[in-house]
Amino acid sequence: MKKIQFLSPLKDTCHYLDYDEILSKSNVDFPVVMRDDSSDIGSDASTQPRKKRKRCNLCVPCLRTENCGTCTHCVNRATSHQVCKMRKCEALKKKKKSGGLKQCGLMPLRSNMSEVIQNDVKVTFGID
DNA sequence: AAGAACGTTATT
DNA sequence: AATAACGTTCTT
Ligand SMILES: [Zn+2]
Ligand SMILES: [Zn+2]
Repeated sequence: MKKIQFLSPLKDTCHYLDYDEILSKSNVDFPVVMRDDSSDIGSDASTQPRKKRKRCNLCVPCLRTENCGTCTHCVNRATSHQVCKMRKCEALKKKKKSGGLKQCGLMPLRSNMSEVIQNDVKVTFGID
């Protein structure tokens, strides 16, 4: 059974998660991979159905479980149609990559999550 | 440019 | 059908 270890930014404790479990909880793959899909068949933006990105489920805001209740999005939920500002996924805050290279891998979402230990080999990924 | 409103897609 | 919330447009 393949496992990976990471430090939760919300708790100071170390968690072991099954590789498949973290994949199922996340909307990204592992490890970080960039590829250019602009020449894939059916990748023409005009004919493609509008794709809605999903939150990553791994960043600090995604890990929160409670609405703050005081931000403008919470207060004006009916008109805002937006998730609580404290719960907004870090990945979705960045504007969607439009064409060319796009990330299809698990990103290190916080500095203390950027070190991943797999098979006793510590791997540190580049970006925060 | 930033925030609000809106239209719409995705989930249950 | 009801709810959640992304992406676009409008407003400031
Ligand atoms: Zn809030
Ligand atoms: Zn996230």
